[in-house]
Amino acid sequence: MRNIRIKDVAKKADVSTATVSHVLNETRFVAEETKKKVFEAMKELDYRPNSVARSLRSRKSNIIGLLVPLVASDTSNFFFMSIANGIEQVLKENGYNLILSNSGEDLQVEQDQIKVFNTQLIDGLIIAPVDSKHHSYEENLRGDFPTVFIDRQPKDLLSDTVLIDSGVGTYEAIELLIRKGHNKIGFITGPLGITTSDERLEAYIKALKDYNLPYDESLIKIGSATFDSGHKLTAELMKEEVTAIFTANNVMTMGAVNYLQDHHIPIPDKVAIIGFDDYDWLRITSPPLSVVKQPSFEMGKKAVELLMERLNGSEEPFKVYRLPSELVVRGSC
Amino acid sequence: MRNIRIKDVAKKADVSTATVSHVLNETRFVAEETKKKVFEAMKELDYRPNSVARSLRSRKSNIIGLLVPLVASDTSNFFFMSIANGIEQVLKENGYNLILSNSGEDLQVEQDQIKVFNTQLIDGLIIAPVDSKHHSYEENLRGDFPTVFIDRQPKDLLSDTVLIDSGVGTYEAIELLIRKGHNKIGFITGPLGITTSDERLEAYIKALKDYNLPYDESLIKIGSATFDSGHKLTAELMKEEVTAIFTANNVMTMGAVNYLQDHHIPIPDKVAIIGFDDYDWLRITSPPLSVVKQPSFEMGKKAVELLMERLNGSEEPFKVYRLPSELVVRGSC
DNA sequence: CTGAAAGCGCTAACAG
DNA sequence: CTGTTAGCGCTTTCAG
Repeated sequence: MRNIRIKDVAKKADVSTATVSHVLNETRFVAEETKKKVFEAMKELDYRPNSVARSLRSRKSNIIGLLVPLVASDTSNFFFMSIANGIEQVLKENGYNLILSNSGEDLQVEQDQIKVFNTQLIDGLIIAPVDSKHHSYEENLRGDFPTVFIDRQPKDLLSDTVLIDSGVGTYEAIELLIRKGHNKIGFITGPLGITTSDERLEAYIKALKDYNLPYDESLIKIGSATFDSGHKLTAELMKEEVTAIFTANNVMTMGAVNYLQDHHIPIPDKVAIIGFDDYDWLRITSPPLSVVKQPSFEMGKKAVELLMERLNGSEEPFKVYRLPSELVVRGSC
Repeated sequence: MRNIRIKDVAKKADVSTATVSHVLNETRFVAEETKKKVFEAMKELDYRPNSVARSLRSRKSNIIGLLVPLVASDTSNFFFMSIANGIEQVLKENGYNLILSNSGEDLQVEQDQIKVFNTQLIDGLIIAPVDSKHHSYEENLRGDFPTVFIDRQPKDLLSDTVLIDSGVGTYEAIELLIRKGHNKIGFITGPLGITTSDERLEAYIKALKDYNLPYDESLIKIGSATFDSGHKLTAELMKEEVTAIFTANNVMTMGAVNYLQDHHIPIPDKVAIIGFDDYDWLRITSPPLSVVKQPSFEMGKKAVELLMERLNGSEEPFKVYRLPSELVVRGSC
């Protein structure tokens, strides 16, 4: 069954295809009378414009790509999914659709997917880059569409970037722990080298310094961003006799809490803990967990806004935006 | 700057556009020699095929739409996001892209989005329908592309459907509680009328019956699927002096647990509780929560498989697939 | 105020 | 084994 084309509508309404197109897109004046005829014909035939043909001709797909680095572990994804949610919502308001793709933290997959996108498929790209060191972005992002980097900053300023200043919240967290009298505060983090991790560690070090606490490398534990790693590193920290722990990502936070519970170490009486990322379920841990909260939804929103500006022809120099993180105090510290 | 077209490659390689196209798509035999010339030309020009033009001509976009009903509450979304993840992964393996859209549980938004999709934009649709009663799906899904319904079953069998048999896991859960000696078991659920809720309630009732326990309507609490509602209904159940509670969705589970913790009611000593949906973080509640687990990722996978079959021309009658849910026993019962 | 017609980049039928 | 060319459905220029 052949679809109804603009031609069919034109014939039925006894006008030209140009007129139908213009009625459809409100792109030049059409007499009320004529408009009415066209609308009627469209309705009668149940006409639906072919968006692919439209894209080909107008060189605009109204589709935005989103490339995120999800890995299998259930929990690390909530953050990006929340971003995706924010993005989708704002895009829809602007008449755009969202193509979602996952790099799985794999640089090769990521670059391949960028190539797929780079075939007139999308009008713009929002990407949480896998790697901040390599420069393959320059090669593959050939300026065919505007791009916004989120959450992680590539080494060179290649495009607009929206980051969360997780230093702010981290500093607040460490500061609070210090004020509560803790002077041996453990720090658990995933691999360094990505901006988010580095930033959190720096804030930790700065807070210690500002409050004249000694910097002790044995209190800084670096592992993979997994539940098990968080668990294990907590064990190591306990040997160092810390009285407080800060975990720099949500997955490791869970591993840490799990360790403390397994070993019946009372929170916060024996060890205080502050984690990363805020989710509803943190209200039902016991005690409810204090965390540094990242405005994920807002980040998605901001990214879309920047993209829309570029799509509207903005030629401003690239900029980096930082949304503040925030300490949410509950019962674990 | 104009893009490189197939024509440019053809000229450079000194062949026809047809040959280039056939090399690209491996759609007819081309001499090794010629192939090589073409590949070289493509590489030299950094040619990237225009997927929009390709779609227009071949009437195939290689894009699949996914329409889910996310609402603002953080937690209810994990389930669908996990499905989305499964879908994206399998689609990519098949050379497809995923357009993600959100109905927000709003029937109007959902139908509008279907119309947007219904413009040659997608080759297939996977949808978790908002409403199982209305029949607007028939009107808007005009058979232009294959569709797979997931998680919720529309009243009429309109297309292939993948459901999770949450009855299985629910029955197991109630059975376990009964065997542990509970005879006043509360049941908290969101609004009835959607297949998932109904199924869980039925399983609850059946288990009671099978074990000759009285059916007591005052132990069945129906509310909105929110944290607060779960909290409130738990309060009501406590007045009925239940010794065990089953919560039929993840959000209400959290509300329920929160109530019990707030009122220092020991779990499972005073009240046992079994919830719905399994996530990593349930390991760090105290006690770790027992739940009925839904195979969300697998559901996404299955949905894609069905879609691929249809896209490959399968004309089988529509079928409903049910993936089993499963009780995961931890410390809360 | 409206129409005719070119052409976006590609695929595939037809013709050698 | 390869080339020519029509045409997918739409937008938009040019011409009234």
